[in-house]
Amino acid sequence: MDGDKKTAQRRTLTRDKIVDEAMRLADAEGLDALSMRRVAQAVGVTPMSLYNHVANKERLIDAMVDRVVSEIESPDPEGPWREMMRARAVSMREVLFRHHWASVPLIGRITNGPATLHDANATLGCLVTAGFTYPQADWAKTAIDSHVYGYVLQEVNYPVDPEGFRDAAAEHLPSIPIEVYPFLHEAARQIAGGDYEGHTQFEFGLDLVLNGLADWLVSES
Amino acid sequence: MDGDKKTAQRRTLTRDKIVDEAMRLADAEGLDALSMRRVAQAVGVTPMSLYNHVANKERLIDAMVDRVVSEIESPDPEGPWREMMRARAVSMREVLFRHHWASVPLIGRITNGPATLHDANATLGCLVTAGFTYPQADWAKTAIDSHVYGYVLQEVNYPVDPEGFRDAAAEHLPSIPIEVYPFLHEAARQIAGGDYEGHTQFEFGLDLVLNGLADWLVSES
DNA sequence: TGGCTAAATATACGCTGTATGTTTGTCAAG
DNA sequence: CTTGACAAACATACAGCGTATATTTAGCCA
Repeated sequence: MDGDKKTAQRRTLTRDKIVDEAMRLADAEGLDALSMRRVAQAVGVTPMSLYNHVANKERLIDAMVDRVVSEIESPDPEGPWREMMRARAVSMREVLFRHHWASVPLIGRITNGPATLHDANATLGCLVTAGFTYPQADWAKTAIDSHVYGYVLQEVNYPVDPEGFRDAAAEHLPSIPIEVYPFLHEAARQIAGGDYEGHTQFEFGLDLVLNGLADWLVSES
Repeated sequence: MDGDKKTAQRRTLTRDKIVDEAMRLADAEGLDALSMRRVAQAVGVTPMSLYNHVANKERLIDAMVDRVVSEIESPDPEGPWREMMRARAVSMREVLFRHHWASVPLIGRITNGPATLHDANATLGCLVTAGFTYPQADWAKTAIDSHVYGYVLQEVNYPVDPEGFRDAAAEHLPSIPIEVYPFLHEAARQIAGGDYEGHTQFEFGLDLVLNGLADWLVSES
């Protein structure tokens, strides 16, 4: 029985399974809760066994990040650039929100995983095909990515669902003295009163960038 | 002598001094290298002494982040909104770049430090005074902040100085097979060849956002 | 069947944040 | 001038971390 179990577990540990379980753990409890020991336990193995399949924790996180990037809907280089960029950005936002731990390590290191390279290539390709020069395409991609990254990072830490948004504002309101922070106080008051919601802000900011890029493309050509 | 030294050190430890030294450490070696033990050593004290002035490590980082935010040039609520927003964004970018460790904890937690509240109040106030409604001001601030945060986070991890940018591209070029990633390969080739540089991209993307906001303001009024 | 190899394991080291309990310097009141 | 209270610095200890190193084990091929 013990022997059988051990036999059954033998050879069944793979890099993919480790990444799977690590992502499940990070999705559920965040990156801080991700330890090699807990990952090992989740896949039913001793901590050091992981190191037969992953160089170290950093490289494990790299693999997790590239897995996340692979979920992003990359553009078709031949497609219409604006729709493609928009779809990619919306997809990125959704994916990065689903894996709320991923944004920081994605931006915070230079990842050369295949999914990351594929996405960068497809994005630049689409822009170049549409008439942007390579430098312009690079600038455009940077501007779009900046918006997505920055927005998602803000989004991850503040509640975006309407009622959570309102409740948070109502909760913080007492700690914002009106004499010192009159504008901030009023903003929180209006939010707490349900006067507006925040969850379409992403596409608002995105279209600001895309509109600007569209104008730039025609003015430069 | 020993007694004198101890006497001299008595009562001289303050919260500000701890934050000072912690920031120096983080600036020099990054957040990962920041441990309570090293901070204690830097201020010349036993690790546990820090806890008389700081609740725990998280709150210490909160204090460090608020100190960073206090270096940002906040807008004057009465000033012209576009210039004010532009100056604030440029200042944020410079400050966050100088303290390269600060962006993640700044965005990654809900900070209620006085500097953070002051900045949010001044920014919203300036926009509201300029004619934006509160919801509009909130959207505008979110869009601007998204760009700054996202850009800085990308900037911190890639070399932005022209020669470093070129060198990095040249170094990565061999690991980007032209058959698989043709566009990315060509982009890296052009960068490595010095055909363009990246360090004015920030203001390019920022103006995209600001132009869009300006159009929006006149179209809605 | 008997080695060879790769994968799983056991042990151990130096590091982390911080709970807990003790000592010590300082200042106010008697 | 002394004494008692209080806060701040200290010492010790614990559980957890990543992972270097050495060892055992299981599966395959000759």
